[in-house]
Amino acid sequence: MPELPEVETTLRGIQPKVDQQTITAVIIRNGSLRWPVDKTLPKKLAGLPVLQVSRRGKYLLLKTEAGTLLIHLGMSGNLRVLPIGTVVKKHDHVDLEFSNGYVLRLNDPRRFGSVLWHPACEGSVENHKLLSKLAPEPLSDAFNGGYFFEKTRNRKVAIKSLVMNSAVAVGAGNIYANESLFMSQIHPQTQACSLSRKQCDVLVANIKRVLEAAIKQGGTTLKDFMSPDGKPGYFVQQLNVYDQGGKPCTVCGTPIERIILNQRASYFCPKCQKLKHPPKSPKPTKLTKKTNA
DNA sequence: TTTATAACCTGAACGC
DNA sequence: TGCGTTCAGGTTATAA
Repeated sequence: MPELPEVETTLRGIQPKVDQQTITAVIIRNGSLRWPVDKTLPKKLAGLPVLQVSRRGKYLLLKTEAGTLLIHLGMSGNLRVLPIGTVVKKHDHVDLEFSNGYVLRLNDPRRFGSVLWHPACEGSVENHKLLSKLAPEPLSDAFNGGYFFEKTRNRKVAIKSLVMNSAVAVGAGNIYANESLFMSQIHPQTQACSLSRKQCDVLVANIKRVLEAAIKQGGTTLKDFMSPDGKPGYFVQQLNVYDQGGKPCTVCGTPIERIILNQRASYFCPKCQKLKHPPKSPKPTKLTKKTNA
């Protein structure tokens, strides 16, 4: 579920209720997330005010004087701000209660999300091993065509894999990688190193454009994404190729094709996104199922 | 160093 | 209706 626009939507939703508020309690109902949740968190966090709520890539960061809490929503995670005492539902794994009477509640059915602690004594949270190798923020000036062109040199992997590689570009998951490649008229299987500087400029501009548009719409709700106030995202109404297999291309009318690339569903228009430089391996799996035709 | 793959886990959708 | 199978929006560790 949550790609960068969904995480940004979550950040904007929780910020007014959480920023500068004092944590009164931490409740861990099920600490078996992607990595075990630190059982001493309740002791570490109780009584501390949240100094800053921010985002780095798809990680939400809650800074306190003792350290920073890193929250990742994984594939099915959801953060809600609710009045303390709200009935607990299935898959509500972690609560942070605040002095203003609200609770920040993590619900994550698949438990691919994570809640991690970075103590202040270990320096800036940017040094955390999960953040230190992340690419520049996609909406910052540092993420530009020149940067991306350099990153694609000598890389024979399919460009879609690189767009989704957090060391090269952060924020674009499967949905937005498919959409930005369609907008750039680049086949997802194109060898990264075959891209020209101009194509890199166009692709980077489209990654930014698609992420900004999705943020404006409150993210994309395919199955279960909800912002902290319980509203769905509306970007799904603007998807050109993702999950549109078999439907006509919005530009030329050619049926959208679906292949499996690096274990992920990839959608493209075979006419608008012609494959000029295919990688030598592996061959993608072309599926006839899930074509929506 | 780069790339591919398995793994983590649950629930919805689908086929029989 | 019920059961079994497949697939899903992310990311890391490991192997080749």
